[in-house]
Amino acid sequence: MHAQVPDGYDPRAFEPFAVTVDLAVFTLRDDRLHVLLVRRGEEPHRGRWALPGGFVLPRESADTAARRELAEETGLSAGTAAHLHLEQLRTYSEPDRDPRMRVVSVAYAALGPDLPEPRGGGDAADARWLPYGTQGALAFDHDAILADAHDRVGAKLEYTCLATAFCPPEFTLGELRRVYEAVWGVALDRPNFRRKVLSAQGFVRPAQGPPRLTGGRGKPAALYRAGGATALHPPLLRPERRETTT
Amino acid sequence: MHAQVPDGYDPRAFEPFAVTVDLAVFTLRDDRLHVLLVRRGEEPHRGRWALPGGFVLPRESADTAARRELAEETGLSAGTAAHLHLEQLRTYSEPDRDPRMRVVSVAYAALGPDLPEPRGGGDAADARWLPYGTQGALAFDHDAILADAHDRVGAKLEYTCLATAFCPPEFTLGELRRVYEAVWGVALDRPNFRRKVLSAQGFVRPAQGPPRLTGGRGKPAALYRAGGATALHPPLLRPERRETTT
DNA sequence: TCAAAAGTGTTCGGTTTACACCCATGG
DNA sequence: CCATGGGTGTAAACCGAACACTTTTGA
Repeated sequence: MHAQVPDGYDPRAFEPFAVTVDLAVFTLRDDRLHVLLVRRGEEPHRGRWALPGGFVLPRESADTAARRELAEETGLSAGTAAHLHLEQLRTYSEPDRDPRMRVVSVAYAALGPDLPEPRGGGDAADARWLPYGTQGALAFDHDAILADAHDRVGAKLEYTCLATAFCPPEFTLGELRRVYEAVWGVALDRPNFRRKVLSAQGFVRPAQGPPRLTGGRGKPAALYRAGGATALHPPLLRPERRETTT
Repeated sequence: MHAQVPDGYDPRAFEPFAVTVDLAVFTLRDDRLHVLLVRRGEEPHRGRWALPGGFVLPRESADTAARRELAEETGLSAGTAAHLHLEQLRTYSEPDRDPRMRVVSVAYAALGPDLPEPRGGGDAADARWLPYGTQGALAFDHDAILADAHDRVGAKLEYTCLATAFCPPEFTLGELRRVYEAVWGVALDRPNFRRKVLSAQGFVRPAQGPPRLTGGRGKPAALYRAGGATALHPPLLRPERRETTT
């Protein structure tokens, strides 16, 4: 681009772009994947659910804007929100995606452990956790963004240590397994899951305290913390749909 | 975002954003990975190499702009350029990434078979294919973009059929293997590579013509075409660096 | 004493790896 | 006739899915 910037290029010469961030925030509530949505209070799409988000301010990066919006929309303290996993998805730039003006939106996926019900972070419209799949048609192109985010998260569970981002600082292997099961929508073999997780170096590390805890009934489970690794070797592959040709 | 758009929001109220695309265009020239770069003719970074790119026009999407710039910068016909693989990488939006103004850039990775030397696609500065790794320090944040693009392409070779995008319509398995070797910088076992590729359904399909061809010396190789698949099952994993702990 | 969840062991079968070996062609 | 690259075969090592079994808790 920069190579052929017209020398006297004036960015105000034609209608400017607005740049926003849109957030697909996922969490696990009682073993179901939930997504954070806000109800639109204005036209267009008044009354429809939409992804939270907002404008990128003149002196901040999209990453910074996304982190700021994440804190505002979840109603969490900035310190807590700073710990949530946040990653850029892709940018949506169809000219007519917003009928009011030219808006280019950088989409993000965020995820965290069971988060509290969002308390009005300044905006009037209500914000809620909805079980993923029950949200119906969203405003603008947010259906596509949300689907892309879900695909991305599901794929990254396979070959990264992302799953720990859904868990509290200390967690059991059962909780970790339920992350995979909720996002993928499949049941995993418990013994094999345990072995795979423990053999992948850097994925989890035992919590050093006298680690025991109960999740209701059953034998108390050992507690673990996230290991330092980000990549998962070997990967934890999603069980493949049974092919008819096999 | 849209939920809390101020009702009377005027996008001209503060300094607008410019939105651009930057392209990391890869090709294979005599078994080496090359990148398309343009020499900057103006400040800042006059004389430095940079990624090709340009502004997103008021009525086009970033994808459209990237495709248009790809055709212009490579000097290929629009028809030919339309066949190149193009995919969005991510968006770079640090406030000071361009000292002249606020520029948000959507980065793309593009790749194609051995392409001709770029003929001046309208811009004065020269454009060239440089062997990847020999390009030195690029202008702006283009070092980071190029590195991200290379990482992405290398990773996608593992679990997608992307490698065929580096090949002409009909290609031999040796040519396909050299794509992997050039991008990954490793040598692959020829017999095992062949079996993996042929057993992955939809990756390649035999060219029906009486397929024979010579690549110089040696036995003529059968010709293949890209199969319809985009995902690669099972994946073709990069040989892992030998760990000291093994 | 039973249900539920954690944790361990074992078997079986397919896949991957590291080779050896033959084939066809140009110099 | 040799070097070069294409193509086939194979045995050992490895890995993963499936499932039996024990342990420890709450009800």
